Amino acid sequence: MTAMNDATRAPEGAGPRAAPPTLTGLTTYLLSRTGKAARTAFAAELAGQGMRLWHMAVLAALADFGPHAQRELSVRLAIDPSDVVKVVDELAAPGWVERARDPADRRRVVISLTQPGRAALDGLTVRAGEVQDAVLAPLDPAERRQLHALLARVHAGLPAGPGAGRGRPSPP
Amino acid sequence: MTAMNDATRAPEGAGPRAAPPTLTGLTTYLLSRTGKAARTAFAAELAGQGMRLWHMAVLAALADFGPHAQRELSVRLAIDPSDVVKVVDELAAPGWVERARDPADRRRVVISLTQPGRAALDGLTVRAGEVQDAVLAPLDPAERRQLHALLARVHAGLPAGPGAGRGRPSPP
DNA sequence: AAAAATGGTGGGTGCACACCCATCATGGGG
DNA sequence: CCCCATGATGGGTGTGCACCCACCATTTTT
Repeated sequence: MTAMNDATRAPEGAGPRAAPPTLTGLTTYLLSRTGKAARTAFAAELAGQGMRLWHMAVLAALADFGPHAQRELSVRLAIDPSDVVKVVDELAAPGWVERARDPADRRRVVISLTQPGRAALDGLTVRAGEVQDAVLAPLDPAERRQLHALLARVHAGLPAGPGAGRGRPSPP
Repeated sequence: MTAMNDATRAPEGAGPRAAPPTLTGLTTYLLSRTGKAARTAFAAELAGQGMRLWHMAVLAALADFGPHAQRELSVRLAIDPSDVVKVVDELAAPGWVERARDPADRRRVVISLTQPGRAALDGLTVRAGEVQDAVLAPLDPAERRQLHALLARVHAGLPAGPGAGRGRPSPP
């Protein structure tokens, strides 16, 4: 990887727009780039409706698994409990989810999806499909399925949610 | 996608840790998640050495295509010119790149990779490989090649670099 | 020679994300 | 009945990223 520069050098007056092979040779780089593109494109879609990615995640969790206490949402989505509150706040404002104190344990607040919320989620899913179509444009349906299957395996192998993430640079 | 919740509902007392199928059914979601995982894992690696992702990108561009004027780096990597300055600043500090005014056009500052810089890049590439191994652990070599090929096609089809990204809400 | 264009630099902004802590209500055990 | 654990909430913090603008040096154009 250290001996390709002299030959590969681009004509300097032209349009040097290609990404460095050292990077594009890394699957993680491609993953990161395409992932970011997908994420960003869809986030823009959501932003048009005043939402962010977590909003859809919460709606999806409620739709797929039924009502959750906020704590459960926090665990399932690997999101900070305190952030769940804010997201739920914003979902409750347009009436997409409902808060109800659990009568059995009045500390718990059970969140459930409303009809409008389900409709909103369906709309978002459609939008997501459109974005996906745009991103995966170079692939035919079979290849898309293949990609999906591979990614699903990789995704299943990931340690924790996003929590495993941030750099925590200096552990003194 | 609206009729799977009643049956799929998880036992509420158990450990509700699975991600919502509505999300995992979206390739873009998997892409975003796995991409973020890869990105984050590697960023943590880099952070351990006081670097961020752009630093490696610049090193890679220099290694693959030879010296660049900062403007050229900016175009190639689709990064803001003003940010190139800062990244190059930080790469020049440890002596990994060198600034030299172009004698033909004394406005231009030509950045070139030094020997230590190349060594540093090689080290980073190894680290990246390790991270990649961890992320792609569930896949065998053939599958990894397949994934790489698919992602390369998707990546090639992306509009611009990261610039196409952020919410640019109002383009008046 | 003055004016416009180009390249580089520094400073500062806004946003999304992840994270942490103090506070309050409730539930349950000593 | 008091104390502690749990759940929810609000407020605030730090970081990385992308972006923008104002300024200076130099080149190119007029």
